[in-house]
Amino acid sequence: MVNNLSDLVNLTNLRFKIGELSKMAGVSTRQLRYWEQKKFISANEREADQDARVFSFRMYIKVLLIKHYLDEGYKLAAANEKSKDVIEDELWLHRFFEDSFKGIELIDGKRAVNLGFFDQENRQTLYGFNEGGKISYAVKPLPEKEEEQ
DNA sequence: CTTCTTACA
DNA sequence: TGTAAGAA
Repeated sequence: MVNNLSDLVNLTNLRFKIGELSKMAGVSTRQLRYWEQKKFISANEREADQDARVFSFRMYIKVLLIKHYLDEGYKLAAANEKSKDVIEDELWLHRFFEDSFKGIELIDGKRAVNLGFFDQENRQTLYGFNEGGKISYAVKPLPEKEEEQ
């Protein structure tokens, strides 16, 4: 259970050895090694001990995706391409939100989500806020900069 | 017990 | 891909 930020941070740093990953994803260790050989997945590092492969959480996701498409009937190579498409799209979505979300501000005592510039020309910013359970939008001019020019 | 590589079915 | 073998 994730209760605080440090837990979330640790989540992103989770590392799995091949046996764990195999059980988690329902894929044989033989498959994982083969997929790695095919460059479909990659061990992020090798544990000093027995030169054991160490996989990241991202790789776990990748394996799940390939497994998913494999179960759907795709051949391994095709399943890999499919998973790449999904990840690519997911990255785009992530970048989109990261670029769009400018934080939350308090406006007139209400929390407003800063959605970035609405009108670059007139220096207006778009906000989204709660209006009786519905999403309402409003624009607000950017504060004048005193030192400008 | 786990992982690794190599080799064979 | 599964499984076996020998090593670490």
